[in-house]
Amino acid sequence: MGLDARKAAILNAVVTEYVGSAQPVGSQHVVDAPGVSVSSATVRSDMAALERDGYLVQPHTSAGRIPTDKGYRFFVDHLSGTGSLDPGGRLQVRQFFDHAHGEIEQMLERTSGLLADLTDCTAMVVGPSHESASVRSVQLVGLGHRLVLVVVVLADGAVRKQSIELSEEADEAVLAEAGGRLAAHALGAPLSQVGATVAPCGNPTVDSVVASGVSALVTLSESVSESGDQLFVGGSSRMAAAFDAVDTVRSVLTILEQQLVVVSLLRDILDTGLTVAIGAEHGVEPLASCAIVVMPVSVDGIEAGTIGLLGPTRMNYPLALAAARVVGDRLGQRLGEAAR
Amino acid sequence: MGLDARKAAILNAVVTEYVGSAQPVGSQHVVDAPGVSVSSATVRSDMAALERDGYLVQPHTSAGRIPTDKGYRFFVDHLSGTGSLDPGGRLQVRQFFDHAHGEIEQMLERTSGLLADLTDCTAMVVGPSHESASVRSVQLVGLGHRLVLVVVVLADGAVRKQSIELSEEADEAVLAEAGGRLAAHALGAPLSQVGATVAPCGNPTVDSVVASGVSALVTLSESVSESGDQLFVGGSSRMAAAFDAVDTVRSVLTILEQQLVVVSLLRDILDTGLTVAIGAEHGVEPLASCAIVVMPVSVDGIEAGTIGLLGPTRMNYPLALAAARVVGDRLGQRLGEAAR
DNA sequence: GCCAGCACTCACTAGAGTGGAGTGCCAGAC
DNA sequence: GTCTGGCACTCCACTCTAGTGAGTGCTGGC
Repeated sequence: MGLDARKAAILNAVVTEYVGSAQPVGSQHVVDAPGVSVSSATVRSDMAALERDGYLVQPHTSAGRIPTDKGYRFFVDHLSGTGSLDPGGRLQVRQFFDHAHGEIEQMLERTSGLLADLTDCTAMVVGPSHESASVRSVQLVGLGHRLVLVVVVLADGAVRKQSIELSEEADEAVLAEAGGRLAAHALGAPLSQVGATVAPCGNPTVDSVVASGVSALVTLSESVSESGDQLFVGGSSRMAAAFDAVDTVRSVLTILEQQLVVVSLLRDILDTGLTVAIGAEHGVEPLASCAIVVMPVSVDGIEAGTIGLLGPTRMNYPLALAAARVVGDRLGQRLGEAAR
Repeated sequence: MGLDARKAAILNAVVTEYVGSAQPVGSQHVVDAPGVSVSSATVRSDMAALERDGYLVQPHTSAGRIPTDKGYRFFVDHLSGTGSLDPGGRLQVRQFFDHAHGEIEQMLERTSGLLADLTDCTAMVVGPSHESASVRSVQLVGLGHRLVLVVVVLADGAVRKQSIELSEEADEAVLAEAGGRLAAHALGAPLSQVGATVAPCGNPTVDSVVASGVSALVTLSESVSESGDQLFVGGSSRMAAAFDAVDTVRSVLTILEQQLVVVSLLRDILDTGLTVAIGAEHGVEPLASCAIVVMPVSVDGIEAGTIGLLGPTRMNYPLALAAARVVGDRLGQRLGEAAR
């Protein structure tokens, strides 16, 4: 796996060139790259060696070379230090976070747009998981007739609601009483650990409302864990520019429409300890010609979300990594401020 | 503008054929269509007339004909009666609404997926506007430190939140007191009409919290009207299959990413009294090769949302119209049940 | 008003020819 | 041994040339 310095330089040059031009790269184009001070003939023989070792391929004899997934992998693993955004991008990020306001969901949504703008990739932003957040407040709000809304506030500021239909109309006093009992029952525990039964208090009207409320809490808990974390996808139109085969575009977009798939894909990549998943590495077949950059967002050291960038395997890795890092950091800080 | 019966039949046949094949339609293909019992030579002369009148165009001499926007317009305006879904589609709709559950946002989201499946178009579902819904409940929930969440429940079951940061920490009693005063101030009025000032009660701590709360309500009111109604877009990947020019796909997807644009586009079309906007009719230049089918969703006679279908101008209008009508009706019923 | 027949048009396809970017290999220089 | 210039070779991409066929418009006769 060694790859002497010159071969590495040649590989780097091929990747960089190909990312820019999308055309197979010939030996002549590489000759002037830094670290390659040899003739094109020598480059050719090195390129042949790189092809033997699986870093490059030729679309056909007598064409230039294209990096393989393995080639991109080497390139990414040996990126010199931490790249950084261009000044324009840095300015954009600064302005964004200076003017960011509103609730967390809105901010995450806009962040996905920012990332897409910066990198020309499709951006995915996964919000903090609410699964372990404890219940901070439970309230019953009558909506008229027999309809009641159970409103739950979690400690991290998330708000969930679930409507229930009572068997008979209940007045404000009953709702308040039942709401109080529900709150006493659920407060302080995560939604997933709220018990399914509450001891009756003797008043049958109140007890029936409480029972409905508890079952609503259970439903809510299920839907929280089932639908997974919130996902915000920005710039999916960029995928259309990334490929010229319309059906590739289509299958990639189809994947992006499946929230669950995307979230667990990002989760999986993170769990395998990767930052970049290239081509087949992530195991999702329709995304075989895509690469994904993931970056955890942490608030005060604990994980609070994930950033993902999706592009063709010939994406601008240094830019994508820099953008993900910078935006991830700033987002983490920002979320931290909000919760301090 | 008359168009005798045979010409109309020929135009219909051309549209239908072209929608299916995406190929220019020649006189021979039309000869067997119902209502056209003449030879191809006669059809040709009629087609030439239709071209003179602007209903058809030839991509080049000696090619078949393609409908113009005007041609589609005629076709749509003269659709024989109300088309209906195929049995498979009807089953799908029935099953969907039999098993639909969860909160309204989730249901609208899934409805957009259903519509996309049925029609192979991109579906847009706009939820009910909350602008006029009155405030049903206001609650302050402490999140620790000086952070407080203002949770507002509207009469139609929508829940909005806004976090505020107090100048100094407030205990439960203060929050409860302030929440009570806020509720008294805001209850019953639409969010947009909640006054920006509350008479002080004398307790400076409470008054300061109430002031913060009121400003949060104002912010919330602004964000409700600014960000507009909720939009759910389903099946945007279908646009990739509809065109073979990648940059058309890209520009259409870019439009779809702009919620505000889409919502007001649908609004505009409805306001001009149309059900179908073809090509340039909607005035959004990047969508010049698209058609949009809109259908208001009404609950008990009052408008509660909008359904939109976006496809290429050569979309299957009868199918799209039928699907929009059926799903819109069922959705309206369903929303009505939930609110009864 | 309709129709069969005919000449015409023109996109599309296949095949041949050509230029050029790129390769692999080899003999010689350092 | 390593590198290099030179050379023969390959094969895509492009152009040009028919040839094909789907489609048209027109005309004269029923």
